[in-house]
Amino acid sequence: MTEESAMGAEARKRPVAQSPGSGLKPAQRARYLRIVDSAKQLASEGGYDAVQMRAVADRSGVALGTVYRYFPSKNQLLVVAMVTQFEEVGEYFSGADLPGDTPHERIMGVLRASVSRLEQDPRQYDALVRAVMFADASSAPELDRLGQVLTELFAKSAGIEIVTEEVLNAVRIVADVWMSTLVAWANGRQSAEGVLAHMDTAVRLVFDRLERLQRAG
Amino acid sequence: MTEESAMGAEARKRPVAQSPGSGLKPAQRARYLRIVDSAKQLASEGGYDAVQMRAVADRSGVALGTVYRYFPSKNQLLVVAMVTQFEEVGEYFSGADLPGDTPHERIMGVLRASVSRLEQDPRQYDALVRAVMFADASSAPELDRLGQVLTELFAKSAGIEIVTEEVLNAVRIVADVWMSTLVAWANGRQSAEGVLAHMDTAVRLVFDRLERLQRAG
DNA sequence: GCAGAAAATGTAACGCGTTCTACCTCTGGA
DNA sequence: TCCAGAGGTAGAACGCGTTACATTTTCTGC
Repeated sequence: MTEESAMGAEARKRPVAQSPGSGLKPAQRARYLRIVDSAKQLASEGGYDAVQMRAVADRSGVALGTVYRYFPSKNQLLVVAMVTQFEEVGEYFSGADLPGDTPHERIMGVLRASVSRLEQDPRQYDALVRAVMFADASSAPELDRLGQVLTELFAKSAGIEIVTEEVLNAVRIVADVWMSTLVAWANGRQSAEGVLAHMDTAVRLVFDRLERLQRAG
Repeated sequence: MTEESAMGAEARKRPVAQSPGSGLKPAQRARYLRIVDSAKQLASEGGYDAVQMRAVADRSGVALGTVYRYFPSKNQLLVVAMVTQFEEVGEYFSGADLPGDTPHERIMGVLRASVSRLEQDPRQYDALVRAVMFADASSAPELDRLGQVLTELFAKSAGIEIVTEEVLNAVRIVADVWMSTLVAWANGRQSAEGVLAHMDTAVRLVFDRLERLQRAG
């Protein structure tokens, strides 16, 4: 909806979500980050169920009430964790020019990298993906932020400068397929290779059309 | 992976899931259906949180332990409920020839009908969608069944007789976008019109390509 | 019919997310 | 320097998903 500068190390816009843990004093920001980090660690170790709020509090060296001061629920905490993970991926790929001659190839490069991340820590991503998909309306800002991070990532990987409405729609479709496929991967109905094969089809579909449109227009 | 006949009114294959509550004696089948129905009712009334296992048991006139004999968890119960809802939609559209001259138009007809169903009972579908997306590996059979119902629905609506691998892939992409979009709708990030607009883009994308392929091949 | 198995019942108990309460400890402004 | 209030702490308590169990009811094969 509202346009984005599509990068900007410092976010300072009010209308929509920004990188989490921003307007906090140092000590608070440290606590905030420790809590998110503990959640990720516990997720890595034992998946969604192992992320127990008491355990998060313990590991963060913080009282249970404090966890709830920063995050209104376990699920929102995990959604924030997911956002930070994808932000990391986004930053990782933000500078470099990606190899590959077509948008399709470049996006698939990013996806291959992402899938290998998933495979290194299946429990964690199982927990995060399920939390994101389970999230209710109260997580809407974080979910919007996640969508924004994803679409930016794909749009940038594609190497498309002018992000028209057409491009945005296309990229959103790729992101949707990506999330659905992650769910299938998380609950074991789809292998890592299956994920990549499926995404390959989807990306080809979407960007074939874009190329045609751009050649025509 | 394993191919599907992609229709067949009666499912009788062992490898994957079949319509739920099949191999039960009448009294048991009745209980089973009453439980699923109670869950749907409670979901309609108060969403995911209102589907409380004790309440389901009460309303079904059954002991709590009995609910757990039939369904290993609240979430699986809701997944089954979701499957039955989409089976209903599938049956509704199974006989009739759909209006519309192109696959795109016919599928959009089905989607418009589905969205209006959602709008009539947002709480219920919020609960069901979230349950499906939250499901873990133990619900894999039911989720496969759901995927099968969805792809059959879309393939049939499209009016494509020979379901090639190509067609299957395409339809799966539509189904993926559909599920992701339902999630966005469920947590209030996307309006009903937004859902339809987005699906319109996706369906056009996928079936434009199929038409070209079929004209070419 | 009937013995034994399977299914259903009612109820208690446990675990974890979430809330609440009472108390302590910083921090920043007069 | 002091104090008021936000922020932090410890721990109890509550609700609901889930499990366990003793008992009763309903099937099934003989």
